[in-house]
Amino acid sequence: MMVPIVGSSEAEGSQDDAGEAGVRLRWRRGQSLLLRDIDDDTVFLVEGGCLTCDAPVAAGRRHVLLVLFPGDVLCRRFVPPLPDLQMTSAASSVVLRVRRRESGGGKSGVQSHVLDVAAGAAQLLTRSCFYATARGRLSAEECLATLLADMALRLGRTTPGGYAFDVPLSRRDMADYLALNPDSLSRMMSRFKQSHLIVMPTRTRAIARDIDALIAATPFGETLRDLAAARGQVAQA
Amino acid sequence: MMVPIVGSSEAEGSQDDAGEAGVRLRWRRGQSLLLRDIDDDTVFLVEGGCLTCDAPVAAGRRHVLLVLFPGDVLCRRFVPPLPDLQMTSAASSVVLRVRRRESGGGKSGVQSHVLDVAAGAAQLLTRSCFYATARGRLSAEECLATLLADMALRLGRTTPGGYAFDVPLSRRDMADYLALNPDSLSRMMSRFKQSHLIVMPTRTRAIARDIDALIAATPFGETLRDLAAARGQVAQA
DNA sequence: CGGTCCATTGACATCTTTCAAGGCTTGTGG
DNA sequence: CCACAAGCCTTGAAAGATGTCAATGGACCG
Repeated sequence: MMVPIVGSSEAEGSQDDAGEAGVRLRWRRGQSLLLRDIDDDTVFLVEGGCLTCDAPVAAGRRHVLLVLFPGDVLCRRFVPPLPDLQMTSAASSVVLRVRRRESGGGKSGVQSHVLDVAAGAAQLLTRSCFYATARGRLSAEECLATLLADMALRLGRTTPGGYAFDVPLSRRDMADYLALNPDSLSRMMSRFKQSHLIVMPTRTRAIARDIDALIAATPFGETLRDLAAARGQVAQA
Repeated sequence: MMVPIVGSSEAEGSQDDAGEAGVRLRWRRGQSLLLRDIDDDTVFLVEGGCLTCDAPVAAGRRHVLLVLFPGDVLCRRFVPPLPDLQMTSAASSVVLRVRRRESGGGKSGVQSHVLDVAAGAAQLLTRSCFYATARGRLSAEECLATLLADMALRLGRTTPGGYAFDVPLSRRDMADYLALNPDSLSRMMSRFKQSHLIVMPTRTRAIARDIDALIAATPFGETLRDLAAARGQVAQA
């Protein structure tokens, strides 16, 4: 499904006033917003779904700088001034747009938002460094295992059939995030499926019969567990 | 020169009390500090030199997650909990160690430090994303040109012979940062020297006869200029 | 002045990308 | 409800880029 993009490809999803807190935006997959003209004081808080922060690089190539999950915060200042940098909805998403200076109004309101933004930047920085290390020093297959294990720990839960989780990113999104090309990534996914590491009943749904095996498929499995624990999540096999 | 590492390879450079502001550490090239046991409230402010935040990955491999320049700020929370993650002095460096809660004491002191740390995180995040994009979607040669142009804009100045700048990172540091291997990187450096893009009178010193040509060697040249301008630096050819 | 790192270079192996074709999903309209 | 169209995904073979291994040379410190 291709969402028609109007004008400067600005996202035009439905929105409603969330009162003092800002404006709540509802985007469908594929809708995007150019960050070029976003104010430095505008803060986006992801409430649901999954988004990417991405930019076109050279001819026909794209790079996903960040993948945003619920709870993540994004400001214009967090990302480099690359041309045509945008925020794109990878799946149906809900985003709260807040203006930093306006938020709260009272003293405690401002203070808490300053802290939120700082913590959000630290969290994204941690993740950015983590994936940079994975991309740089792991094989493509280990790299993909890292991403799958990360999504499993974030979005999954135990079911009778195994540890089930959504895969909100398309093959192309994953490839652009891991700096691979979609063809290579597809081959690796096939290999994982052949080795029964994961099963994919649909294109956006995955089941790991043995979550520990999936986590063990990446050299950074323990680090992923630590990060999940820091978020207050625990993976029980 | 190999610096003797004691105990848990903790850096033991000279230090002096910088009063209320914290402790000033002076490190020589190669000295390092394990981040594992660093308190979450400890903040490092780089005053001079150049450091890396790096971690060993698998057998004999290392990755440089961040390169820190004067003005940069680092907290434990900024980086993922990889085993044996450390801060290493790439050149002689001066680092101010501050405890966040202690600093200032007065209300304004705390507030200003909160803001510093937030801005520092945003700045490092910007750089991390930028280099992730470069590594992912640029050729190895463009990637190296990006790093050299970045260092030139940060550390260089116009001289009679051209635009001269220090290269505080060793070949291996650069390779580990760009996710290349030192051999490949060395070959590319040789190619740059052959094409007269840069001249290196010593191992740690470079001169670009034409800084614009160096900046034009990377597709992200304009973005580097924008970032330099945001730091208040201007490159005059 | 010798030991240690660090840097350079060549030949070869390997992994990933590229290009192209075909099948599968999903949404749309008759 | 079915047929169609547009993306998205999958797969193969060949090409290209970077990595690996090994040997040599050079710089710096004690």
